[in-house]
Amino acid sequence: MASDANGVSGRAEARRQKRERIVEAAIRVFARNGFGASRVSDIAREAGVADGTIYLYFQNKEDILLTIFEEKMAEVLDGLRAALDEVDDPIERIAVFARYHFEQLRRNPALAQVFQVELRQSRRFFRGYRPERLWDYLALLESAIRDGQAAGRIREDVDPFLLKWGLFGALDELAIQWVVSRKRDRFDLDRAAVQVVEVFLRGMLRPTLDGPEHGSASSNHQDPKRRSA
Amino acid sequence: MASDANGVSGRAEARRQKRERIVEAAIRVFARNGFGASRVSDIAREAGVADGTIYLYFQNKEDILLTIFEEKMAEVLDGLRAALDEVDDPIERIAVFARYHFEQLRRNPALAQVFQVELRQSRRFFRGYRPERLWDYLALLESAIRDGQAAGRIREDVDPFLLKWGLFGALDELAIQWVVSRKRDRFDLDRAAVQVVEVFLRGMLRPTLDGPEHGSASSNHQDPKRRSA
Amino acid sequence: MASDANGVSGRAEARRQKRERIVEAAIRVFARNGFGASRVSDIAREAGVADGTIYLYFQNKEDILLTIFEEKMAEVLDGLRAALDEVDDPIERIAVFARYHFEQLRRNPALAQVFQVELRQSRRFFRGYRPERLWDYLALLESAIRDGQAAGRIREDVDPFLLKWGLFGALDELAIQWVVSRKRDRFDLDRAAVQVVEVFLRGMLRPTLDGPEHGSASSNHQDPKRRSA
Amino acid sequence: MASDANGVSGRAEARRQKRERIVEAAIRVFARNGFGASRVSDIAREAGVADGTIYLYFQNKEDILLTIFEEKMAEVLDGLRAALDEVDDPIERIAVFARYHFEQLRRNPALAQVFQVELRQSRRFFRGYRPERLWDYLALLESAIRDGQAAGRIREDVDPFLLKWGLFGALDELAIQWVVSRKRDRFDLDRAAVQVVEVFLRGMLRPTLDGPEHGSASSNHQDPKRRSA
DNA sequence: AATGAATGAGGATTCATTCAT
DNA sequence: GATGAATGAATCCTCATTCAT
Repeated sequence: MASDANGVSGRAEARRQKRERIVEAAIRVFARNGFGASRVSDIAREAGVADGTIYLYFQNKEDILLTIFEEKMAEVLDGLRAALDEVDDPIERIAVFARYHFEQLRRNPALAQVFQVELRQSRRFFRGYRPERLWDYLALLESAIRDGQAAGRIREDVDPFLLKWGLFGALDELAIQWVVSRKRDRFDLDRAAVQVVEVFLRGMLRPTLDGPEHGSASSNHQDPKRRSA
Repeated sequence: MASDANGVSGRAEARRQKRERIVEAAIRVFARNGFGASRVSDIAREAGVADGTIYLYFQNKEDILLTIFEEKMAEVLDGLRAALDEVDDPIERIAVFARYHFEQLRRNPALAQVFQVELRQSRRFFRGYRPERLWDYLALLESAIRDGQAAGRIREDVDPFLLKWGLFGALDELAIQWVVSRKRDRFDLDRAAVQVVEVFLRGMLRPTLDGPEHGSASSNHQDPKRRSA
Repeated sequence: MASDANGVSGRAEARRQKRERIVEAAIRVFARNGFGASRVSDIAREAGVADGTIYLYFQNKEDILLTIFEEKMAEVLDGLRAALDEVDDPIERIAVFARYHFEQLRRNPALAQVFQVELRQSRRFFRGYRPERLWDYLALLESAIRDGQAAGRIREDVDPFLLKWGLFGALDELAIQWVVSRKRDRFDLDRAAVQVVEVFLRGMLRPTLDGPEHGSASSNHQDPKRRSA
Repeated sequence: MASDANGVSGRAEARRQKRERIVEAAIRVFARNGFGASRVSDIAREAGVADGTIYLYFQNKEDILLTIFEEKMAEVLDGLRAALDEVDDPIERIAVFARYHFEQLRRNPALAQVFQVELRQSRRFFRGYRPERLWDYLALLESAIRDGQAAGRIREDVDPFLLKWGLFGALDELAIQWVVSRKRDRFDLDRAAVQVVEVFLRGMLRPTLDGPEHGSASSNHQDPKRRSA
């Protein structure tokens, strides 16, 4: 058929695009109202399709949310892998992780909302849902810490498993505060990233022979008087 | 009557006790199912009262949740204040904060569930609800950081506001992991507290003249081989 | 006992008074909100008693309403009988009926509300309730019409049964309009009574030999320019 | 499709029909049980639809009742206007009004029930509901009376506003009695109409020169011995 | 495939009535 | 008798999901 001429925008492609429109609509709606308070008909309207159409692409409302978790997390995960691929130094990779995390947030705050609020809910209340992609994502952080230990840069008494969650929690909470606050105003996301990473790294790094100051971690000073919120 | 003699267990006291029973029941039910999926009749059954009785003590289902936030947070806040009162050293107070936070969690995991999952939801979806008690709670942490800076112990380039949220986030995320995991098994809450506080403190403390090692922060070594989860 | 000394205000008398207080409170509450929207606890509060006390005096909520119908109607009926006893002329008795009807209304508008609105409901929806007192009340009107016919004053082709309901309906509707309108303002209840009675009587009376004007019915002219509402 | 050919039974038409079915069902149910005692599910069953379907057509239960008031009264009002259009003589128009009123009643007793009982309730208890259609309906009666006065046929000392309500009340009360009584049995609605109109007209008409008998009003005698109830 | 009208299960809340004190 | 806390049956309404067109 004509639509198959270039082999790309056939039936399947049209289908994929409509599905994507629904997912994007759902992200906006869930971010606005929360999963529980969002109606399927809201998503349908936002996506410009009929209610019933949703069910041609998803099993049910919960499936939409899980799809968001899975597919969007996969994209984010791919992006993170790409970003880390270019960096060899394990310490720098930790910093890149943090910057990447906040960068995603800034680009798609609605998606960030959904992840932060609903994923947390879902971890407990969707029976058996295991956010494996999230674990993969965080495993990259844990690896970087381990690599740092193997390279003798990070203290041996640091537990990579615990610190992974600790750093993630710190980033996540700051993310929530950024999202919740009048977004762009008083909260400087870059400063937050720098601060937290600096403190974590200083806290994790092995003392070096040449003094208490630890290279990269302390390099980019900022004026602490310029309060952030 | 005898029960009125000491003026304690009168009618008002009985009322207070029943109200408390409902609150405690609600905490268990919300922790189990989440706020949205909890039925008022579940709470009533758990509390051993009739459905209608709930409404003699609370306006509606949401009011129960907000009451939990307010009253339980007030108790926790009082406890934190008492714990911090005994400590002068600002650095030690930060460590006490972390230990106290986890201690509450261990004592009342169901309450912790509700706070971590539902409060986070509520911050966004109960229009206008402002968890002021939580802010008071965290303000004590921010104060300790500022005091540490004033005493010349904590670096000046640290932003107390950002670090407050960062440390809280780290603790909170580890708390969730502890709660979510098969609770008592593989996750050592004490080690987690020690690790995170150590890293944060080391990262925040000013370098001392006598070398890169910072006294208290690094004092309680543990074997990192004993993995935590 | 001391309270029985005068034989009047003993236990029984106190009981009677409290019961009366409840009835009066119920009239006010029903008039305000309607029977359906009135809560038993509203009546209790209005009467200054506890909810449970109501049930020491009445079977249930419906019983209060029926009691109002029965007892208050009995009082009104007694009053009407007394008023009619003093009048021999059947035509005049019809006029007295109308004046008495409106007089009651003016004196106790709340009671009138309850009768007009709730009795009408109840005639249909309280299974088997037969407002016999109301029928007795109206029977006095029907008798007067019959007496007028027997005396040759009222036309033979008038059906007393139908005219009874017709006149009652006319009075009742005007009563509702009076009650519903901003009560004392624009609606002159006396004029309404005069108008309706005049028209009905003129319409029912036999033509007399001395001309088209019918004695009493046309005696109290009023300026029709002074509109009533 | 064939059904769309004439543009009548399209989707919109189907919608309109289902809506009408619900309205008609509600009239029957309200007439049977009263508004308060009627369950939405009763209406749904009577209409042969699911409970939820009701809410695709009406906001809530009260909205159904108000719709009945508005739409059915509009129909009745149109019918009255048509009936009066054919009559010039103001006196005759009053008689037509009465006959039309009873005719509607006879045709749709359930609707009459709802109007007589629930509208009366509603006039007081649905805050702010103003039965404007009813006022329009009655305004036609008032106009006829005024026209009769302007034509010198009706006495000047008659207040059209009061008589409008009076006549309406008389008709309405007789209507209720007819509806309440075992309907077709003992109560002759036609006789009632004739009687009341005759009396009212005789009472309102100006005396003519040629004697006390007033043409049309007294023309259709009936045997008063044939009691009506 | 798309539509959107229809379905009906589910649950928060009210309030008449009871009963222990 | 009086109280008022407790009960629990009853019902309106929402909304995820289905299915005829």
